[in-house]
Amino acid sequence: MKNIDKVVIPMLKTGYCAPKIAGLAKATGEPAATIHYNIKRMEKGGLIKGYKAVFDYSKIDEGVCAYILINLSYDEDVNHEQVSKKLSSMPQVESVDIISGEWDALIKVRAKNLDEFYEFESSVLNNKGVSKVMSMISLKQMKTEFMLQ
Amino acid sequence: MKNIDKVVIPMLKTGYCAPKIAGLAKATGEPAATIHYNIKRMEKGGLIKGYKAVFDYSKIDEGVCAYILINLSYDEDVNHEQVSKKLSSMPQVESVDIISGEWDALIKVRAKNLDEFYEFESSVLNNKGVSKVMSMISLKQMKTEFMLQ
DNA sequence: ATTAGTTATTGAATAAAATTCAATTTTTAA
DNA sequence: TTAAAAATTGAATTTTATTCAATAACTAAT
Repeated sequence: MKNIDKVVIPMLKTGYCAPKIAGLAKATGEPAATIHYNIKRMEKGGLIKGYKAVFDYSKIDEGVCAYILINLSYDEDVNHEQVSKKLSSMPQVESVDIISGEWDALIKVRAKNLDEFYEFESSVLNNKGVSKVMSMISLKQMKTEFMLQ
Repeated sequence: MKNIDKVVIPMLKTGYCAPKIAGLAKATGEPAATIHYNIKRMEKGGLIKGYKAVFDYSKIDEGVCAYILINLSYDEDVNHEQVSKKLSSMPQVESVDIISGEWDALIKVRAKNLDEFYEFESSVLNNKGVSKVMSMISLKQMKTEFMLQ
C-alpha cells in the first residue's frame, strides 16, 4: 500500500474541499444555479474563507490536544504581531488568539504524543518574545471546529 | 434578494461539503480512482469526521469570539459528562474540551456582539453544574480551525 | 413615480467531476 | 507457499458544477 494518507490528510486540513451545490439545492428547494451564484458571491466577498475536512485526530496520530496561555514580553524590540504570526505559521497550531485579561495569547495545539507536545511547548517558550506559558491538556474533546466528537 | 445566506451558512458550518478528488489527484499525481478509494476508506474508518466551510466570522455577523474557562461543581448529583454535552449542543459553541489543571473545561464561543455574548455567558453560569467561569475575549484572531485569518 | 444601472434569479446547455466497475496487483497472515 | 483480503487503476457511466442568456428584482438619483 502506498501511503497516500500522509500526503492527502495535510491537504484536506485546510483545503481541497468544495461545497455540495446539488445537496444544498435539494435540501433548501432552491435551484442549483441560485445556490451556485450565492456561494460564489460569499467567496468573492470573503465571507467564506475556504473548505476543509475535520478529522478524528486520535485516528490520524494527533492524539494530544492542548491549549497554551501565553504572556508576551513588553520589551521595546518585541513585536507582538510578529510573534503571534510566527506561532500561527506552525502546522501543529490549530488556532491563535490575542486575548484580553491576565494572558496575552491563547493557542490550541495538536501533537502526536506528550513527547512531541513537550518539544513544541519548549520551542514556544524559547521564542524571543514569549515570557511565560501555562498549558492545559485536553483530557476529552467534546466538540471541535463546531463538530461533535 | 432572497436571504439564502441565513439558510446556507449554518449548513456549511458542519457539512454539505466534499473533498475535491480531481484536485487531489492532479496535485499528488495519483489516479482519481485511487484518491477516491482511499478517501472512502478514511471516511468509513472514521478518520475523517466530515467536511465544512470556514468563515470570516466578522463578515457573517459573528464578530465576537471568546474562550470561557469553567469550573464544574462536584456535587454528587452533577454529571460532568452531561453538563459538557449540553454545552456542546449549543450552536454558538465552536469547541468544548475537558482539561487538566485549575479549570475543568474550556469552551470557545462565537456571538453576534457583546450583548449576545453576555446573554450566553449568563446562560452558561446559570447551568446547574457550573460553579465558576472566567472569560477571555479574543481581541484578534490570527488563526482559526487551522486557517490563517 | 420614473428611470437607468446594478445585482440577483433561474432553466437549459455544456463542461467537469465523482463514482462505479472489473481486471490486475499487492499485501497479509496462516 | 498459498489463499484470502485489500489496494490500485483505466475506462465507462452517472452525477454534479459551471456557464450562459433571458428575465426579474432591487437601488439610488432625479
